[in-house]
Amino acid sequence: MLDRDEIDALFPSDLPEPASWEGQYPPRDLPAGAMVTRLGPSPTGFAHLGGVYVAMLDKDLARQTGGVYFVRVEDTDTARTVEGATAQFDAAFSYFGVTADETEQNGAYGPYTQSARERIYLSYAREFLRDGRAYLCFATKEELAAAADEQRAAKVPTGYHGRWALWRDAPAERVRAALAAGRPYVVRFRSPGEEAGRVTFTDLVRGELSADANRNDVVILKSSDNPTRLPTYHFAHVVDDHLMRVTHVIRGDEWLSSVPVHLQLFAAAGFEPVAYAHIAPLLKQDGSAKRKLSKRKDPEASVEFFIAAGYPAPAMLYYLRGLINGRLAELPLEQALREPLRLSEAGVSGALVDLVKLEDISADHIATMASPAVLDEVLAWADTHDTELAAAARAEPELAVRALDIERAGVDNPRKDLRKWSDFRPVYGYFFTALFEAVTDPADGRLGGLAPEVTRALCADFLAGYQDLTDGDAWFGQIRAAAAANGFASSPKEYKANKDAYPGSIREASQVIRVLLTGSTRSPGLHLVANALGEAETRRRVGAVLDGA
RNA sequence: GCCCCCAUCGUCUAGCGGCCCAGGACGUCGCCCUUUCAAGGCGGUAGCACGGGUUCGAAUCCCGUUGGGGGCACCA
Repeated sequence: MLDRDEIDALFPSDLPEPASWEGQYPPRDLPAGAMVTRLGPSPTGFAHLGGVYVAMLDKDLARQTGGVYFVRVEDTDTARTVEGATAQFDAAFSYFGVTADETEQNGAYGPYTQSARERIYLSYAREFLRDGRAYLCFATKEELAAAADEQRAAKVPTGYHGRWALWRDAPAERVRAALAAGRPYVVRFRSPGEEAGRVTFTDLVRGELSADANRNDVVILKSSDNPTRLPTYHFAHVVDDHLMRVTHVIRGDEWLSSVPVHLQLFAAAGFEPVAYAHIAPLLKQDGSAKRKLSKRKDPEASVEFFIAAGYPAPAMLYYLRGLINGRLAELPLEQALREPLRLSEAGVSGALVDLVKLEDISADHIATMASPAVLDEVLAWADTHDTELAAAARAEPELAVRALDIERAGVDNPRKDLRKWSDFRPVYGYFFTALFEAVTDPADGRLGGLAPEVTRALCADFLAGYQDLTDGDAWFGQIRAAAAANGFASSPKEYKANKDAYPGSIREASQVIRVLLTGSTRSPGLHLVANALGEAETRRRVGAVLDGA
């Protein structure tokens, strides 16, 4: 082992002792049982849905118990760090309301970015080194790869242990020589090794768990080659969560097999370990198989996907909460959003993200909103995702509300035609003059293939005595009259029985008016559309096909 | 190769030894309503992965098999 002086010489001379950090970050003054949670996103420029999922749990648990939730940016992998990713991350997460309680601005436990905590990690690494809880390792990539190959061939667990732990017991002379030669090194944790046996621990989601104790001398400080000496996830987790006084670590279950390492690290540092809850990942159906939602392959892995499509945050939150606690999926949205989330009720197997189900929930949710509220949300979304729509709707706000009111205001079962804000344009866009394109060609395919002169005569008759009646039956009577005058059958059945006798039925006649009114083959009740549009506009649209005749 | 986790309808799940020849929701299918669409009403479809135990009795407990997921990085 190196002398203390030699070890200290590897670190900045003004580096504080651990006791100083302990003093700077005292235990939090919180009520008994308060949970302090954190999310550790990597600033890769990609906000994963799974992050929102965990953040929701983190924040809810903290809120329930009078605790604190914060975000700690885990940027110890400089190669993956993307400029501006943190701001992007904040914007995405605030859409869902999962914002940190404690930040750089109001928190006393920062910095909240790992790269800014370098000196803290160094203090603890130096301390580990001084009494042999850690040691310097100069092994090369090639040596490590060779060891792994050998281990696989020998059917022995891979890793830096046993006779493959090249520098674990290296004589001080060798270490000095390597240092003198300027060879880069990493700092490795000296694990309890072969005799550690098995460990048992409690996971708040899965209960009692056991595994082989860690015997791998994991790296805790990355290569001395780097301009900044950053820790690995394992070491940062232990040091940060202790100093930031985190009580509960909620993370994806891909971390489950690292718990033995983390527990050893907590013990070696003399820290009280955190409580763990490992939750199942969000899955995706891929052919007949299921796999983790993939950032590369699945657009819906990105939070941005949902924001761009305009899924309302409450619907997303409701869906996600139901995935964590099935009990909440049975409750009405408002109530489910208020109910506490419980780790013990979290599923252990991993749920498939079901966009169809999400849309069903979302449509139900939007159906409960009043038209002005829907319009506000649509406009807020459109302002950044569809400016043409935003302008068109802002130009005719009363029309927009009248359109949304159709089969929504004052009915028992409101229309569920909007599942996300981006649905507004295809469903309601035609109401707005800026977005509507009049149908002027009587031979237009959407009109149903009637002879042009029949279409024109039908429209001319319809318009001749047209009144903007509000009674549905009376209004529709105007189509009936025009249809009858032009030889249309009064019912589809009648038409079907003798197709040669009629140009079509009332169904075909209605469709002509529908298409002229909306440009679409689908719309709500025609009289409602006409009423919302007003008499002048109705006449203009239906009459467009007569122009130039 | 080694280690860990998981396993009820297509999906999310209820079920924690008898109330279950398994309940709900979404989907799907059919019918009704109907001038199109959406909605709505009614009805149907479909599951305890497999094999051994334990027990009077198992979806529920145990063991094994199979299948799926994850880890074994100077990535988190």
